[in-house]
Amino acid sequence: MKSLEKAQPVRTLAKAPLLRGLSAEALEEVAAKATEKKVRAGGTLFREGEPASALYLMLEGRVKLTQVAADGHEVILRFVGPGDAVAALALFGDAAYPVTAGAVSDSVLMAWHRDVLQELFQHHPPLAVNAMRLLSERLREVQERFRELATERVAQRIARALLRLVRQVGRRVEGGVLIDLTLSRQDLAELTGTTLYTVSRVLSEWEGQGILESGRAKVVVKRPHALVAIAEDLAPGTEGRVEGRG
Amino acid sequence: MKSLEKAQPVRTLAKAPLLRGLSAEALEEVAAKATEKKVRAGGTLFREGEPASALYLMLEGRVKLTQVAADGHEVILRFVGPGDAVAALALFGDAAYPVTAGAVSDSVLMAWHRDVLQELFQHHPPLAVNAMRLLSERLREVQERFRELATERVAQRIARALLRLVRQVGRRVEGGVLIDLTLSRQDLAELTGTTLYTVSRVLSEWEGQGILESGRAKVVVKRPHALVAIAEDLAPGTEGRVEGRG
DNA sequence: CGTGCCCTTGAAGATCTTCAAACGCAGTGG
DNA sequence: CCACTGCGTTTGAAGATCTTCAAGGGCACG
Repeated sequence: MKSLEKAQPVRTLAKAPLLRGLSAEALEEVAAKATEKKVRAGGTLFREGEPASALYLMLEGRVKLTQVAADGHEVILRFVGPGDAVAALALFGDAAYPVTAGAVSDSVLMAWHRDVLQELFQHHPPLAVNAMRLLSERLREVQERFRELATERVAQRIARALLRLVRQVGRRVEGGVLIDLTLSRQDLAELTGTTLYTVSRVLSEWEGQGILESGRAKVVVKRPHALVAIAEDLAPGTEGRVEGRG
Repeated sequence: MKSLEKAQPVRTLAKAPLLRGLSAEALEEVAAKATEKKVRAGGTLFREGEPASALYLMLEGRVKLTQVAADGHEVILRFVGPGDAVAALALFGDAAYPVTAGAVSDSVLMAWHRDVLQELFQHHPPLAVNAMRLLSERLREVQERFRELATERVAQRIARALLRLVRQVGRRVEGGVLIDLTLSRQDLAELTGTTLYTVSRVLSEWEGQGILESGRAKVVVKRPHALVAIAEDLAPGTEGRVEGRG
């Protein structure tokens, strides 16, 4: 059924950013020390606040990293797919997971427990460097989104979120690029810090302008360039917006 | 004059989180390979977009990390003080600084250039672990603030920002805790994703309620507990707010 | 004593949320 | 085969929240 969810598995471990640059033997050792973990769609890998016991590397499927506010409001920090690492902070004994990781589709992951992990990091310095690079990339991305949330309005943020998803999980289909995961209005709202109602209105308008097509938890971007224009707050190609900010 | 700006210098390098756990000799080697850098208040350490050439460790002073949006809107990501490291991503050749680092007060820093840095990381594994821990702490904090920005309203966010600053640079004074840096309404607005006008109104109200005292670029928190109540969206101690959200 | 910077406050209005109601497709069961 | 039901979506209307603009006040420093 849900062919949307079929993300390509990682064929060669060596391609995962976390493991890049490791020698063949090192790769083998690292792989040997991992355990495999499977999570069904809807299941949870770990929850915010739990002690961080393992680092994961995704092989198949899709996982969503979220935080929940005291009042129940949920925020999506990131989607993670094959090749991506999750929970780099598992290295540090005292830490708790800062997010909840829930499987959006049936997922398969490699897992390294903390003790194993520390040993591996000792023996394979490139691993540490890779992990640091991943961490700093994440940091950069979150900082960027923080700035966006602080300075931009909803339509811009939604445009940016869609563009990111296109880059991350876009799949060419006739007439545009399909965002290749189940993505409800609510999901988009939680990605951009708004409500599902506002997302719905904005998408409706864009659909009217021929920028995209959207259905039940599905989005196909037909004119990415138009989204870029909106994200960058340029004069829109068609017309659409009323006026700049005074 | 500006006694506000006098943050205590780091006496012992070993206390800096970045260098913790290094042996005495290692410390000495690491210190020997650093160069000293001074920046006057108002000066710039590095700018967003420049190639990241060095990692810094602050000894004295205070530095502000900011991002600027295309339309000129500025966002403050973090204040950095003695003992804190800046620009951990300098390790990676290709990277550009994701933020601008401006000195808020006269500052003194140790600097390690990229090549030296990579060598040091090779020879002193604890350094890499420390750096990773720092990165993951930053990540956690930014994610937290992201969630706040996405789910909370302005007053809550300002309360949280003040509480963080109290923890970070609070100094007991008679009648409360002084936030020990030059902090204008504009600064607070850039920390919380709002405008200086809104900050002014909120602070005025809190001042009226006896929660804090504020003057020209200065804030003294008199009743931190009240701020906590506001940050957590509890019923305020005095009265103040109209009603919860729907 | 002036000048600059920061702060305050009012008023108007834009933007976004909230609530309510209804639509429509997908999968289910009769 | 059709109706039913659930869930995601749409849309209107009302209103809260926050921004924007404008004007003025006041403290610090030269």
